[in-house]
Amino acid sequence: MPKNTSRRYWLMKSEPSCFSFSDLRQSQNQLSPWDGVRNYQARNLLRDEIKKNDGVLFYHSSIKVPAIVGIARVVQDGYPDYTAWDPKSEHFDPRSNLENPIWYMVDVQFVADLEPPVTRNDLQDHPLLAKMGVMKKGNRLSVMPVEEKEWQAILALRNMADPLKP
DNA sequence: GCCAACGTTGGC
DNA sequence: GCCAACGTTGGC
Repeated sequence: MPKNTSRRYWLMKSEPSCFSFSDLRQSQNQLSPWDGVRNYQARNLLRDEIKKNDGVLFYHSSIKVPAIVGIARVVQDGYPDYTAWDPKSEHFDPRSNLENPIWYMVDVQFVADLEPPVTRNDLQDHPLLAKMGVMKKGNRLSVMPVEEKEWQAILALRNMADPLKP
């Protein structure tokens, strides 16, 4: 079986009170910009590294049982985060403009629920997944790379075939 | 609510 | 360019 060498995998972190995986599922076309990231390291990934068709693990943070709750797909390469230009937006940044957008975002689309969600405890109990970036203490990146073997291990935990494979 | 860890800011 | 102060994140 040919191996896909171009697709990469990411974990995106969100507080469900702000934007949840079910919000994404209920969006028009189950698709939404992933906006409001205001961290330079994450910005660099969104602008330069994260590409259409990449796989996304959607993680809920700052809740009683933090967990990876579903799979999504990147459907649009990085482009300027225009919420930075809206004075009414929570993520308004007056330094950003068309010529120098500073902040970037990608569009993501719902693919599948992880049922049940893969909790932090599940990850901690798994020899491979316990080493994921999201498990590192003090980690505060809202988007971070995921290894293909980690992606596959997550799917295997829920007996899922890779939903991004044709 | 606590607190450790981190990123950002700003004085120098 | 250093670094202390500060604000935020996020697990617990």
